[in-house]
Amino acid sequence: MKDVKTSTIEKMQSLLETASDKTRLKIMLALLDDDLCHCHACNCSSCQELNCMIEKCVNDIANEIGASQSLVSHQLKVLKDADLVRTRKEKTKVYYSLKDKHIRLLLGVAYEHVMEESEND
Amino acid sequence: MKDVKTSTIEKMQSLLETASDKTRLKIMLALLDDDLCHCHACNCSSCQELNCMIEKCVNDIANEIGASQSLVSHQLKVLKDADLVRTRKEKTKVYYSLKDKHIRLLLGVAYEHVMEESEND
DNA sequence: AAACTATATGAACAATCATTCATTTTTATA
DNA sequence: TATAAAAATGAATGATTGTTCATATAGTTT
Repeated sequence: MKDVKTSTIEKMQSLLETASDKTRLKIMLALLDDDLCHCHACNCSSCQELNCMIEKCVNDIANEIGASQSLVSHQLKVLKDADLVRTRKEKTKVYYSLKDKHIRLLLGVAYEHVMEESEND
Repeated sequence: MKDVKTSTIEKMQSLLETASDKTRLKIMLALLDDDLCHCHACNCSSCQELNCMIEKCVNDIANEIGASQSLVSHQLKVLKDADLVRTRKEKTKVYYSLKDKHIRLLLGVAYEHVMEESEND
């Protein structure tokens, strides 16, 4: 722990906290929208490039995860403020996508942990 | 999202939520206690084996992160219930360590994201 | 301009949860 | 058995936050 600055811990906490909400997690999974197994902790180039650039607008996300437009918009703002997603405007719609590979990796690692929960290390 | 079961999402959420608390994050970093850069998302065997089995008792963790014994004990229980740490009893002391490689990877990915926050994907 | 679509925002409420303080349990030792 | 050390527990509280409802803003089309 000695080499990790306080500000770094706070940023790590912010990242994990932002990712840990049920609605926000569903939103991010909707923006991944591919086999999560391809998002595991692997450095090979094909894995790095997979599932990268899927983007969806607010209403589509809301419909897909079965949540209200207001709730999704609120939580997308939280995700945006915490830098987990990026946006692209086109006419009246705003398209959201995951920010970068670390976010995909985070989801992939969490997914793998859950999937292999029964076995030990 | 279509292939991810509800129960899986709930478990992923539980994992992330448990990891996202400030005190619990400090505890886990204290149980990692090595260069976090070695914990990144790499599958090579040396990385897999690094930083694995450090264990510390409750009081030592409390002193290291500057928190009360009661608080650390409470939060260790949360970590234990969520299966993020394991325990080993020896005399009057209880030694805690991180559960498995996924937990280390999770911390590593979060750390890398924070470190490379300024650059884009 | 008016009507419509998509998104964002603000207030309010309910519920959750991290922390503290005091106490208890368990194990070891004098 | 009494004392000390280490960890766990329970109650209480203060603060945070996810969600809903209603409304506002911005851009588009007729």
